[in-house]
Order: sequence, then structure tokens, then C-alpha cells
Amino acid sequence: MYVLLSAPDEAPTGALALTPLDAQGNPAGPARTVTPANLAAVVRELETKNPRWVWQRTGDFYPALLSAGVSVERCHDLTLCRNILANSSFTAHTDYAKNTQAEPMEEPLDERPSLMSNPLQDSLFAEPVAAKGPPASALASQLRAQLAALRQATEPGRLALLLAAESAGSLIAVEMQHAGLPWRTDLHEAILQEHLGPRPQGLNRPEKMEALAAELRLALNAPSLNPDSPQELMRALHRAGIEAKTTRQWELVNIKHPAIEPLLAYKKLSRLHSANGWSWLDTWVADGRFRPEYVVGGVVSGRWASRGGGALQIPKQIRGAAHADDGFKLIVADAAQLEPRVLIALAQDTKMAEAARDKDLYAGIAAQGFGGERAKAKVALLGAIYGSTTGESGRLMPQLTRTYPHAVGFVEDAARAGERGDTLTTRLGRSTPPPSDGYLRTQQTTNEAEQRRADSFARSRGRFTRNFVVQGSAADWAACWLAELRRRLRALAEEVRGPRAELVFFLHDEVMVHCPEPLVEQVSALVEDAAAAAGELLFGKVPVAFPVTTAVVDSYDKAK
DNA sequence: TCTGATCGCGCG
DNA sequence: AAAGCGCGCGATCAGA
Repeated sequence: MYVLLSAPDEAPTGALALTPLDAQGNPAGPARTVTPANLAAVVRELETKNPRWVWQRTGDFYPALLSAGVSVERCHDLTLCRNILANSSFTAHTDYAKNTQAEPMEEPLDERPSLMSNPLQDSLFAEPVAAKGPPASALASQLRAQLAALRQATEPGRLALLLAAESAGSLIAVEMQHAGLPWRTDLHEAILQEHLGPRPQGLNRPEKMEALAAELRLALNAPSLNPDSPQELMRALHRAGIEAKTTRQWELVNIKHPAIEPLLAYKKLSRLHSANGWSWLDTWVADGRFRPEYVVGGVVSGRWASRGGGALQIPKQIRGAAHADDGFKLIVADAAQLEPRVLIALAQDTKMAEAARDKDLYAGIAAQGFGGERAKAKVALLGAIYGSTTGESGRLMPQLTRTYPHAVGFVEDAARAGERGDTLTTRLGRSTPPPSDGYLRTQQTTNEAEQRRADSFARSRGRFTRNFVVQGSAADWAACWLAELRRRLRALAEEVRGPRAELVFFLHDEVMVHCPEPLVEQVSALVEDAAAAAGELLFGKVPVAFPVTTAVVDSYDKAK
């Protein structure tokens, strides 16, 4: 059932312990110890019995296993699952949650950084590592406590699904880092050359940036201006009679002055150069692959975060450099209007579900309540999900509320509950953290001046919780989508000889598969099957679909 | 000279 | 000063 991989209970010899456990986490046979050098072979052998691997963190062992050519079907990541179970409203009544909250250090899971540290070097040359961290008995006891909490949960089915999906995500994150996003340095350099000019020597500005800086200094009559300094820039703008409160693009763009055009152009190039220029390439791309670290559970809502190279912010400008190998394609799939569709399912809004029958949800809503104006429908709906009160979307709210009282009522209730300090929970059971110190400190006040701050904190938490339920439930869906897709891709690889289709990128509601050309049709179908499966896992049979838009391309810029 | 905060902007 | 949600990162700025 489970096999726990950890340090042994006996003196730390550098050996690793493999401990078989039953469905409740109790010992189910003799433990065995292996040396780090033998680990991969032993895991490969045991994997034929399809156990669920248990470890403190997937990142402790899995990179080395992958480097040794061994992958596993499923696991239970104790750290990620602990974070969910300790906070979930589905388990709030259990001893596990109470103890973990009151005594977070009672059963310490080692908080030290993963044994794998430097992503770029280590993922290529990962060596089997000796386990530090808690010994087998401590981790087995942690697993038992988690499984007990799960059995007592108010929604054990949903929560079990979340833990499985989160753990599958931890495998996928390491696998994607291992595989890397195919990245053509030559294409990237061509893009840089086109926009910035040749690579500059040392720390000099690229040619085209320097030219724009000169033009800007002339237009502002500020010969020594450093446009990278917001303070200097602000002073120079004011001297030139430009009344700007900030130096942000969206504010500058409305100003009519000969300096604005070169300034905005400079800012654009500056961003490209500093965020994704030549030094980015040097730092993050090696052997034709971009290998960021994905941080599962890195966002409270359950979205992933990343470390290294700004992996989740690859600008459209350079996506042409993400390019399939010869004989491969990139399959880029995007869940169309995921968050609004999740809201429909959560709120059971049948009227909006009708609008969502076509693939273009916003067009459907526009037809029902906005006189066919799609842009208005989109702004209104996103405003409802984000908690907008001002501007166009604020003005459109009454109209949206009249047409869809259920959906709007759902997010309004989430906002009101958050303002009161309540806990909100996603479909599968991930809950909001407790209110911030600032919120708690100010809510008791009777002082009139403090009341404004208190209200502001309350409204801020309301906007957060309003969005949390939708964004987080969308993350639940995406985690299931990804896990279902991974399972299908592994099954396909069993069936078909030759190179495999691999997940290489994931961005909240979008996945990318690096796919051998002969498999493109099959894999595209798997992506859609997985999306349909995710919808049913979360919501059962509901009248709202979660369509995916799939593009088969050579390079990422050709998708969408 | 170093460190942490802030600004600004990229993505969903 | 507040800001429609969630992030990461590089450059600058402020303070020790």
C-alpha cells in the first residue's frame, strides 16, 4: 500500500530506510535499509507493485531517482499534505488540526531546505543522497495522523482527492524541472538582437536602449538623466511640465508630450534586457532547456509558484524561443475561461451555465445581459470575481447581479464572510489562512480614526476571500487536470515505443506537452479527456463544461 | 558597503 | 493614501 522512504530509526549511517505501511499507516512488514547508491534500483523493483511512496518532501528524493532513470506512479508528500490538513475547514474539528495549530513544532517535519538545492546544476547531475530529517518512526506516525484526520474529515472524498492531486503535482513539478522547457538560445538571441541590438560589453546599455535614452534626455532637457531611476525621472518629468504622480506605464500612456514615446519605448526595452536578456539566458538556460523550479502549494490559493528565471512570467515577446525539438511538437492547451466556469459550478448558477454552453462564455453572457457587448460582459464578470467597486466594472455590477443573482451572490457571500474573519474553503478543501495581524489588531477598535483602518483591512480581506474561493477551486481543477493527464501520458508511454510525450510547462490554467509528432493526435485527445475527468472529479455531473483550447505548434508564440 | 523595502512590470 | 485577485524578479532607494 504505502512505502515510506526516510532516514532509518537507528543511528544515522547515511543509509535509507524503506518501510512498508498498511492503509492506516501501520507497519506492514519488515523495513529494509538501502545505501543511497542502491536506492534507484530498489525503488524500480518495488514500483512494479504500485505502492504509494511516502516521503517528507518529494524534492528530497525524486530528482535523484529521475536522474537514475526511475519514475514513480504516485506518492504522498507529507509536508504538502500537512499544510492542507492543518488548515482545512474540513478537518478543523480533528485532533490533528488542533494539535498542528497549537503545537506546530510538536511533530517537527524538517523545515530545512530540500537536499536538492541548486536547480540548474543539480538536476542534471543529481546524486543519490543520504536522508537527513526525521526517522522512519516519526514520519510513519505523521502519516497515521494525517490519514486519521482524513477519515474524520467532513468531506473525506474531496480532501483525499486534493491530497492525491497535490502529491501528484509534486511529482510533476520535479519531472518538469528534470525535463526542462525546450529553449532555443539562437532564437532567443535573434529576438534580443532585433529589439536591443548586439549584445553590449559588460554592464553597458544595449545600443537601442542608449539611443532612446539620448532621445529622452533631449526631449526633457535633462542631459544627465538616468531613466532607470524613478526619482530622477520623476523630477525631470516635473521640470518639463509633465504632471505625473508615478512613472508607471499606464499613467504615462495618457500624457501627450514628445518625451513620452521614447520613455515608454525605453521602459519596454529595459524590461526585456534586465528580465529576459542575455544574462537571463546565461543563468537559466543550459543544454537547450529552461529548468525553473516549480513550487507546488507556493500560493495560498493552491496555485503553484516558481523560483528561478521568472518561469511563470515568460513574456509573450520571447515565447518564440520556446521551440520543440526536431520531430516534436509543442501541444499548448489552455482551459478556456476557467475561473468563471468554476464559479458557475460552485454557485450552481443555471442561468450562467446556459451562457457557458458555447465555448465563448463571455459572448454567451454578453448575449444574455449586455446587449451583445462581449468586452463589457468580460470586464463585469472578472470584476465580480476580483471584487472591483470602481471604474467600468464597478458600474456594470448591478446589471450582472440582476442577470445572475446566484453567481454574484456566491462571491458576495464569500466577501462578506471574509470581512467578518471567517474561513473560506475551496471545492476540494483548501482553506484560507487566518486573518492577518493587521486585521485582528484593528477589528476590536472603538476609536473612530482607527475604524477607517479597520474597515480597510476588512474590505481587503473580503476581496481576498472572494477571489480565493474561485481562484483556489480553479487551482483544484487544474491540479486534477494535470494529474489525470500525467496518468494518461504514462499509460500511453507503456503502450507505444519510442520517444515519450512529456509535460514541460504548467501555468495556472495552461499546460504544455513536448510531443513526438506521431503522437500528436493521441496526446491532444488525452489533454481533453483529462480536462473532462477533472470537471467530473470536482463537481460530478454538472451542466457546465471545462473546454480546453489546444494548439499544436513548433514554438510557444504560435499558441493563442 | 551591505540589507531590506519599494517601485515597476511581466504572467495568469 | 488606496488600489479589483494571485505571484517573482531586477533595479533603485533608504537606512544602518
